[in-house]
Amino acid sequence: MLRSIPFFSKLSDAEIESLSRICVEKSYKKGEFLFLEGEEPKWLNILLKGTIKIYKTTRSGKEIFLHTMRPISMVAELVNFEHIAYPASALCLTNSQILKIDYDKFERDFLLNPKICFEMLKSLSSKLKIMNEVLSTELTLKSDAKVAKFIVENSELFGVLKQIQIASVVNLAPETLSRIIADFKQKGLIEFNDDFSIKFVAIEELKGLYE
Amino acid sequence: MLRSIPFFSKLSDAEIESLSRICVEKSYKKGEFLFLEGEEPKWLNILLKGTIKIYKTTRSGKEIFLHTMRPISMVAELVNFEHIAYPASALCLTNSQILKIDYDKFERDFLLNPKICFEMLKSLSSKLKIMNEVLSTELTLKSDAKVAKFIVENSELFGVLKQIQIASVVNLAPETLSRIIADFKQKGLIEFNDDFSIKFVAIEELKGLYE
DNA sequence: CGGTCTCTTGATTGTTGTCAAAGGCGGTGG
DNA sequence: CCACCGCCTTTGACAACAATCAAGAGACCG
Repeated sequence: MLRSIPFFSKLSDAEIESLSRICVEKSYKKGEFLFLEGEEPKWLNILLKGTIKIYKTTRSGKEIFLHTMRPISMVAELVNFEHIAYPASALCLTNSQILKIDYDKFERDFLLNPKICFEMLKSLSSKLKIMNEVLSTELTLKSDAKVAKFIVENSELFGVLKQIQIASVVNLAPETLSRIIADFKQKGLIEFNDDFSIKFVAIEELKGLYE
Repeated sequence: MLRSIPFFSKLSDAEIESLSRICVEKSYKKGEFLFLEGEEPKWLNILLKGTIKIYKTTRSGKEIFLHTMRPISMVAELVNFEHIAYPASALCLTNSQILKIDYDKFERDFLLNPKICFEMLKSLSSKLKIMNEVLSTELTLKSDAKVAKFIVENSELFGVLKQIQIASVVNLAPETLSRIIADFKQKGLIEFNDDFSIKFVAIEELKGLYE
């Protein structure tokens, strides 16, 4: 069971046994929070099943979508490692299964293990890469560029997600998204089928808006 | 010499010797770039002396300040580890001394070394923490809140930095900063001495603007 | 056939950047 | 010592961008 988790696949039987003694598995229902912005972490969470949305909240109550997590991933291990409060909230978009590890004991017994340490390194590195991308798109792109980027990179999601959901992913008001899409349509940069799935995209022109 | 760098302090004589064969030291003058956004990395850079400013550039040419780096730190090791292009530019604010390590060889010979791996982990973790803070302030705070935060956390810099420099650090137009400071003064939240250093700050009120 | 949700469209507002002009301040050189 | 120059700051007017508010149209579901 634990052995099937990539982070731990290289551990010895004795280590797996030891690890199993400091962790529990827990189910979360769709709509439940794994943690809230500002909370102090106690467990190192590993997402085994389900989808989780990570987002921040502004003072005025607006959500800022950061990214979704899919199995199998450590969730916000930064806060454990740095002993800080969660900088964002984690909401289960589907029923989810979480492995919760007592972090203090994990740090003491496993973090210096080279295999574990390297896996943590990989995980943190990919998070930092994601943060960089979020930061780039949110700070350097205008709304139309953000939409262009989303279309180029996620065209298959049109017709699957509602516009209101896409708007939340690209952190725009639904009205703004609607206007930008109308504008792209009018300029012939994009065409839709009857079911709102995409029929044609002028990829290069759209890329030109953000690259 | 290499031994005095915290990342490598625990290495054996043989390892230090081996490391010394894959790295060179290089001086950079104030105003020179260590790397530019979009470049492909070849070296793992370690800042030994000097101060370096990391910033992004928007499509319209505006700079977005991310943070400054002080010795001794790895610089943008993420790009080496992830084999991606630099997501930001690095400008030397003073004359600087950089240790440049051939990353491919470093990865092969040293990255699996537990001590090195753990040091990388710590470094990446602190970067991720910084990114999170940048992301929070830039995405969730309004201009006045950003200025309030800066005043509370860096009051000693008033009178040292010019307003135009502070404006660049908090990513605001100098005019906007000037107006916000005038507003705070008018509301009695802050008072200055003749030399522009701070005489009084209503810390709690200012905190209330961003916490 | 309500009723609810989504999408669209127009009008308006809030926030911040940009442009322009004027004043201050310090340094330099005659 | 003073005139001048350049940079910084301040202030006002304005523009750009996107959120919000409001209203109506359309789609889907019970």
